[in-house]
Amino acid sequence: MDRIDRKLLKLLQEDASRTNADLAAEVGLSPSSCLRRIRRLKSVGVIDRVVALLDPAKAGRGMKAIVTVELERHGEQHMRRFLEVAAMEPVVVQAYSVSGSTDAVLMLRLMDMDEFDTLCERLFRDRTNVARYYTMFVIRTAKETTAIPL
Amino acid sequence: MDRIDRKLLKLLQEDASRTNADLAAEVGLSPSSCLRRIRRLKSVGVIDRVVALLDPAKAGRGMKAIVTVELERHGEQHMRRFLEVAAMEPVVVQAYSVSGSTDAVLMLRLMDMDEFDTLCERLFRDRTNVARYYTMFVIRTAKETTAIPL
DNA sequence: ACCCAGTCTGCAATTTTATTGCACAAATCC
DNA sequence: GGATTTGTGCAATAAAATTGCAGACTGGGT
Repeated sequence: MDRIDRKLLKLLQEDASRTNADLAAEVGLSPSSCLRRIRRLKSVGVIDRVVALLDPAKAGRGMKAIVTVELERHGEQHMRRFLEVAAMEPVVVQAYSVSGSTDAVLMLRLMDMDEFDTLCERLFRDRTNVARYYTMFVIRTAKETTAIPL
Repeated sequence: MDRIDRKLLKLLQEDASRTNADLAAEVGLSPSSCLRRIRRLKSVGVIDRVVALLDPAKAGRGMKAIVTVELERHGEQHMRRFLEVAAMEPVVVQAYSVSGSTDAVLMLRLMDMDEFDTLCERLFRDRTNVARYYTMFVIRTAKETTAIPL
């Protein structure tokens, strides 16, 4: 993990569609060496995978919400069960158990309020072990990156 | 935007490193047609970009935190300024202004507590217009996807 | 300082993949 | 129902990734 590896990771986190020759030139390496480094980074798992990122609005999911959840009965078992159920929902794109007074945090990618309503119905209705939940709708996205700083 | 486009988007959101011929076979199209569809999806911006996703732990950023922020003085101008400053920080990977009693939410990718401490020092110290902030450290990640449901 | 083993590098040949032109089929619009 | 637009498959071409190999670099032991 030297300077060149970090530079490659930085470049690939921004744009993984560039050609190997292109990347090689930018980091000052031959295409073959560059390729071998990238392959190594993949094989050791530093690079987990490469994916296409969609424009949420153009994909019809412009609405985003952050929901904090407080459970009725606490404990590892109950927490696990809730997160399992939440993770099943396609509109739940992130699901965490967290420290502090709230137990879990969910990130939602929604089409409209209707979708939010039906989701709440499913996840937070009676007999669902949710004591209370608090929804914050995203007004403006100032930053949203998948890149991990190196 | 028909059934095939959606299937392609779904596949590319999971793994954008597959070959075109491979994708074409899976959606039942010839490689050339498949390629043209993907190119169209990129040109209209539905596909925003393709990126490499790193393993946070292996990249040395296993710690994640969610911070809700309440500003001292509210209003568009102050909110914009705060988000601008927050977005500059590399460890801030998501920054939103939100509805509800809190004004902003930040997602942090951290190496350790020290990094958290110095960030708070910079973002939340006196004269920074932050009335109070509440930090939730992520204990367990049940789901974390970049894929937008279609 | 020297040598050795292990690792990394660049070059060039090879294989794989993406890309394009073209003729034809399907859907769409009057 | 005919014309126009849009989408499709095939085959040729261009571009890119991948591999073998010989040499350069690196670090540890003496």
